[in-house]
Amino acid sequence: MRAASDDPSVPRRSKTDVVDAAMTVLAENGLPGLSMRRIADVLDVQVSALYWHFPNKQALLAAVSARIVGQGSDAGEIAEAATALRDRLLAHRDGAEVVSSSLALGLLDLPARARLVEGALVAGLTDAAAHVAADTLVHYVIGFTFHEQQRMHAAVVGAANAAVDLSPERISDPGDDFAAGLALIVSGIRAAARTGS
Amino acid sequence: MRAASDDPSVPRRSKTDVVDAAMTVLAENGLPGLSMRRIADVLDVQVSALYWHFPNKQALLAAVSARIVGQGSDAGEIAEAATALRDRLLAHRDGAEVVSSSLALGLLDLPARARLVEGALVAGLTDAAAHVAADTLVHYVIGFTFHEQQRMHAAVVGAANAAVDLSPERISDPGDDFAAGLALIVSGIRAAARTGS
DNA sequence: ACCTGAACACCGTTCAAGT
DNA sequence: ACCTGAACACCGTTCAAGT
Repeated sequence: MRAASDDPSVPRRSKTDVVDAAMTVLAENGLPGLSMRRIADVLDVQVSALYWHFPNKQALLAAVSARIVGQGSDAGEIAEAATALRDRLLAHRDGAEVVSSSLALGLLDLPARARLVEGALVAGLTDAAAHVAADTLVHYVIGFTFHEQQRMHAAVVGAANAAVDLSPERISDPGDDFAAGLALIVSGIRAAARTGS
Repeated sequence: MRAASDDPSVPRRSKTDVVDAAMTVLAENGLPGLSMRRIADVLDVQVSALYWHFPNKQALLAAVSARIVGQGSDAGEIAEAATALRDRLLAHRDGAEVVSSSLALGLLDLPARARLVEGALVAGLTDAAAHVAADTLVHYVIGFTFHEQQRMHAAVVGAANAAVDLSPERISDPGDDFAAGLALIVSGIRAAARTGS
């Protein structure tokens, strides 16, 4: 008679468990601290064990990225979809940077992109133009949020300089700035729809 | 009587020399291969010598980034300034990624940004809107080019998969796609100018 | 002023071997 | 199927010491 934890026929750790552990390490240490060894430590396992579940770190990061961006929700307006993506990135430490690299390496499917394409089509763009519009929005959302999250971290580390940077005259809500840039692109999309290209 | 190279009163290596060496390593090995040790090797120097010239790697990367983006050239149209920035990033291996991180860390002044703000003001935007427009364009240019450069590298490594990805029906010139996205944002800026906000 | 030499505390990845 | 233990070839950074 042996406990389930001793039974060799039962899986010990799944891919999901590994990603769970990675999310924990990411939340606590950020992307620079997200090492294979730290993930292994959380799982109480040797580093090499991780390589049974994932071929390399990039593949694991792609799974983490997929967790961050979630599944696609229902269709909606363009601005809504872009804002929803931004919120998911903001919800995880260094979320934008993690997603950015997985996306650039072609290792991540971004559900939000499909929603953006759909929204652009509804707005009246051609197929080709809708894809261009979606990519433009994706680059903007990720670029803006990446920049914002890096500055948040820098503000924590260099708290001394923060007082200088945050001179009251220059203060501006990043959320407002994000919305303003987004509005700029959306109005460009509407203009393109009118032109009929 | 001793040679100049033996004279301790003459500087041996300057910050410029270190950045030169870093540019060489970047060109040959890309950002992942841009290590302090490799830079030191090019200079025929110990790694620790680099820390007399720069306090850390990030500061060195900021100097490399400044070299990549160059000094600001004369004013011009918005689309020209954005395209000029993109060309500078494309001219160096992993240029967009290097610049992106320096910029996010607040370690780099982007001369192109001033030109973009100027162009937006000329187009008729308010001061605040011009800054938003410039940042939106910067995020787009860097995001697009980063994505493009990563895929170029991936295409070299995974040359086998490249044949699959490049199915003739889906082929599209990245330069054309860049211009199309840029036009979208520029037309959004023109629309904002008309609205008078 | 500019650099050496050595060390410290890490990395990602591989691989034979165990159960 | 899932993991251990040990090794390999690297990292960035620090610091006393040299010239």
